[in-house]
Amino acid sequence: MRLSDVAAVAGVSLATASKALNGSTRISQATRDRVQAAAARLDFRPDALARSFASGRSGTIGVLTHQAKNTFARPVIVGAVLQLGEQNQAALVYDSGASEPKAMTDSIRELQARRIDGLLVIGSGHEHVSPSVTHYFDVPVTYVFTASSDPDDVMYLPDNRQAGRLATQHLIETGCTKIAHITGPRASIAAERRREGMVDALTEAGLDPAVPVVYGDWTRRRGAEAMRELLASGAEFDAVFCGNDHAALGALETCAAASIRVPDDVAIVGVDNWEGTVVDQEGSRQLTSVDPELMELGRLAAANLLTPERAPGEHYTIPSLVVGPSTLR
Amino acid sequence: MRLSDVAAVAGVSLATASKALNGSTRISQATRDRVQAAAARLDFRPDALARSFASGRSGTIGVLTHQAKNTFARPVIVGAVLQLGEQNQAALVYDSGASEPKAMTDSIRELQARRIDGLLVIGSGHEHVSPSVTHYFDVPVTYVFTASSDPDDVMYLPDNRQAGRLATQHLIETGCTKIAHITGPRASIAAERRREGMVDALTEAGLDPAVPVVYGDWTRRRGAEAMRELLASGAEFDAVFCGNDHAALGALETCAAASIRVPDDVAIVGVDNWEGTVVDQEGSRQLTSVDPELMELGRLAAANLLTPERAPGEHYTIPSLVVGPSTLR
DNA sequence: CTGAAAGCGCTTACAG
DNA sequence: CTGAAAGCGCTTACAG
Repeated sequence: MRLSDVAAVAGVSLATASKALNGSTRISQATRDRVQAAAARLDFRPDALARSFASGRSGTIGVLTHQAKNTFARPVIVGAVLQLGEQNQAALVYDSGASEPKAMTDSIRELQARRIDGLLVIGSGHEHVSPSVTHYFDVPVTYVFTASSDPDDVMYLPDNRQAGRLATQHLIETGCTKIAHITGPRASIAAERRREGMVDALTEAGLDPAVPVVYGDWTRRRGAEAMRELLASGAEFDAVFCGNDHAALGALETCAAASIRVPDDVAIVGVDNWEGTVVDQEGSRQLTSVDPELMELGRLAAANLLTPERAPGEHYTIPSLVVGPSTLR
Repeated sequence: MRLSDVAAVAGVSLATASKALNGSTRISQATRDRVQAAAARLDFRPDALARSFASGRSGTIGVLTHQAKNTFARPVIVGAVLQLGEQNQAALVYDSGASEPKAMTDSIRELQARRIDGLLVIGSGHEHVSPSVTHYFDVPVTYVFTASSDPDDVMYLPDNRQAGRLATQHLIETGCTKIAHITGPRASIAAERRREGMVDALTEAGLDPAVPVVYGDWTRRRGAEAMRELLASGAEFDAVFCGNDHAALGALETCAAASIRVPDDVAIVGVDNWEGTVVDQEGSRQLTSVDPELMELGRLAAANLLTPERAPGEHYTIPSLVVGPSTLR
């Protein structure tokens, strides 16, 4: 079953059959209909290999990851790969942190030889900047979940600032006015953006930060400790915005140990929606959290990779709030 | 830069150049060396599209997933896709739970038209059996993280029985002799296998199950409740093997509330290594757990998909024990 | 062991 | 709008 068979049945030439099926405009509607009817009747499926060879389009997108094993990178990769599949694009994934790491230049050359139609560079967050590889390719390149060293590249990042704003707005809406903040390391860009978002929301509501920010290391253990520090400081607060869920879980622990009621005495919000990544755990949710929508990030970047109008610079996906008992008064 | 250029430089025909580079045995060593030297000097990369078209091998593996969003399916998918990349195979992923679900037959026909070199069917655990699609393809098909309806298919599954055995052996090694069991639903195959593994280990050690199994729903909330039931029952036990980490975390909560020391009074083990999936959380680990090594499962299945000798039937990956403070006496 | 030739099944200028 | 023809760059029987 080849295109020439379809052409014969439809009574047209091979060239005309090809154009009729590929949406060329320079073809009469009647001919197009006839060819399409013949193709449908014969159940014709074009040979993707021949089509690729003739057209120069591989139907394959390269994916370059650092540390694909990283928990946060994973949903981004899965989102991207699923979206590519929906567009009938295969994904050729090279990971620089894999068991047999290929030198970056090797990966690039392999991808070139494969004639990829586009490239996604997927990182593991805003902390590291990826060296731009765009100039090695004559096809679209997009940086996902990482910044590129070239500001003119197309990048997709989660909106950490908006995450901080969302979390804080939610606390304000539930009636909190004195909001403390426990977060990750001082040097973390994500932590800083989330803090900025918090300040945005406070300012918009005419509130002041209640207490100096308590920095940490994103761990539960440090979150618990930071909460003890907050309590010991004697500062007054009715809510804690935690920069991530693990710290928030630690804070929750400290509250339990100190007989502080959550959310009655202190409301707590985290970031990551860690519990939401678990199937069927809604029944045992502990935290209100902001979901960074990382799968959506990968999906969106993949969906826009081959679209004609691609705006350079940074693009952000919108986080969403997931309400749980830690703020549900 | 084409193969004909390499042939010209090496002073051989196009056909000979092709054979020399593709490891055909019917070629003299001298000629092979000359051609390879020429290829290296010219920095020749064969055009993958032309090669695919001529050879009929697409360099693409189909991946059929149900519910790729599922937390447990994700590492399997990532492991598979990374391994495929290491073998220079692209992955064309169709998810039946995606935003625009393709009918299974459509996906199959697309994959056929793409001339895939092999197919991975990835499920989300042992609970559901995937209908066998092997007969639609004349290339190797492997079922990963799911059973196939045809026992003669090649399947890769996590070894839940071994997981239960490992967890229990560890408890026995740390000196526990009266081991209770909290787990998921009675109907769950994974729960049943893990329980069997526990019984194996107890039997091998000459111990009896201390207490009737407490069934649940895998949630933290139900785990906490089950632990209260165990305590209220008056049964004597010095350890609890929990069928998953969430239930174990719930049990831990109940112990904290009841002032039961872990692991001094009661040791607790879970399954999933949930905390281990988080980067840099080792410092705040709470649980000893058995890691099902799901990424390795995907990786192994992908690595063996195109190997010549493929044994039909079920294959199991080996879980690993991760020791944490809940058993560390 | 080596080479001439056919062929993989489409797409795409180009001429009509 | 339609068709004849070239061509995409390899691989692979086949003949020598």
